[in-house]
Amino acid sequence: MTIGKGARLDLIGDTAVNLLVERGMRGLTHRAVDEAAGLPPGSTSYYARTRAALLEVTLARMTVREAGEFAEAMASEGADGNPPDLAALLPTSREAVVDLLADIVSEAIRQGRDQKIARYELALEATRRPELRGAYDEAGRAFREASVGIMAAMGSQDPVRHGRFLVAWCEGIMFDSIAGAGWSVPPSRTDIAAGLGELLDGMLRAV
Amino acid sequence: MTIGKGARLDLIGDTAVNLLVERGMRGLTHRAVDEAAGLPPGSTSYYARTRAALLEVTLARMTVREAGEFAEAMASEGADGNPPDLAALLPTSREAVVDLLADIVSEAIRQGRDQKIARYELALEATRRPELRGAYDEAGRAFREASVGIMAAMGSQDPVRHGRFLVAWCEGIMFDSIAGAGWSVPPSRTDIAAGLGELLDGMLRAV
DNA sequence: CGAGATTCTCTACGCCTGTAGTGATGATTG
DNA sequence: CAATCATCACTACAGGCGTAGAGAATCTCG
Repeated sequence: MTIGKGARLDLIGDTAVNLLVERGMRGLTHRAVDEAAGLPPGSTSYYARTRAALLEVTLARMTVREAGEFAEAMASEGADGNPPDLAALLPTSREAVVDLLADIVSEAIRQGRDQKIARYELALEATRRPELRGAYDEAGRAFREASVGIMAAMGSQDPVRHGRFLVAWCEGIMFDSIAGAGWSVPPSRTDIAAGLGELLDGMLRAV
Repeated sequence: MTIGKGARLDLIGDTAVNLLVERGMRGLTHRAVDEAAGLPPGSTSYYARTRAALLEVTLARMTVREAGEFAEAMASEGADGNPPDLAALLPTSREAVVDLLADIVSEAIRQGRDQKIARYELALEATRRPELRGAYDEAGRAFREASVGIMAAMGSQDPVRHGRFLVAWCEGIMFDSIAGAGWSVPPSRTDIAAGLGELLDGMLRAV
């Protein structure tokens, strides 16, 4: 856990994520990471002795990167580097929620494509590797909890279900746009915002 | 294209799909298919000379299987085996639509898990293999077009966008339930139906 | 400065991979 | 029945894989 070792592991993790995107699970190998990262041959094999270890390093690194981006999206300006208090930043008005989520989804489709593909690849792998499941679930928890919190703050009658479905809707748009066959052209931010508005209206209308 | 060859290819395709689910992209190899299918060693290598060919066989087989299931879900009873006329069978009332889609999604999560995992795996691969993209896109087209048709029939102001978002919502629920971290317990059919109702209400409310 | 521990590099092993060629088998046709 | 041909089974090859261990380099501290 020295600082040097951490940096090396970060480099390996970053490189592994890129390989995952460019060449898929079959292209992510110890030797390929060495080569792509410009490390001496055998390095990755040393830092991640088994394949399972390599996947854990990859997932851990991806989680760190994503957490940073998420916090960034929430607060354009944070006093210290770390998320100050996410709960306090949650939007509660319909417009603010639509705005924030439309930003996140639209950005993910356009700039965050690689990040998402790596995540899908690891999600599928976690299907078969219980040791990855925990870390994977942890990774998206903040986002899911924020979603439930938002729905509760907006007066939802069933914030847990609504929060989950809100995340699922976003996830579906992103998956279809990135890996699926839904769109020849990805949906515009305007379309996404319109869809989000409709979904929220449906969820929040009087029972 | 003799009948014998077709059967052999179908067996290879089916086995390949299973391997994709159980062991992922790294576990799908010519030799593994031979072994799992009980074919003499080298057979898969003969029917699909390259890896790209093997993936195409796999995707083609999956598409055929899915098309059968989709037609089945639409018409509990079909005169002949082939889909008689999907367009004529589209539901148009809110209740009927909610019912049909809740069935499909709930069934996919509970019984169709493997089918979906294989599909996600190939979707990701198609990200890097243009030759798979076409076949993949084709595979889900009927479903997507049906969705747009349904929204149009229900009086949507923007049936294309609404149809796509409806599919995306379903896709998101399925992905999160199967490969994602959304639920410790998958959503019940009741929850799914409730969510679908809310989504449709939001989309169809007066502008 | 020098001994000991740590960190890293390099190499070797056995196994599995995609791919292609070669010969056996069985059907088809004259 | 014999010749032709497509179909298939089998084998070979060159390269890549995960993994582990032995030694070099570097750092730590008396």
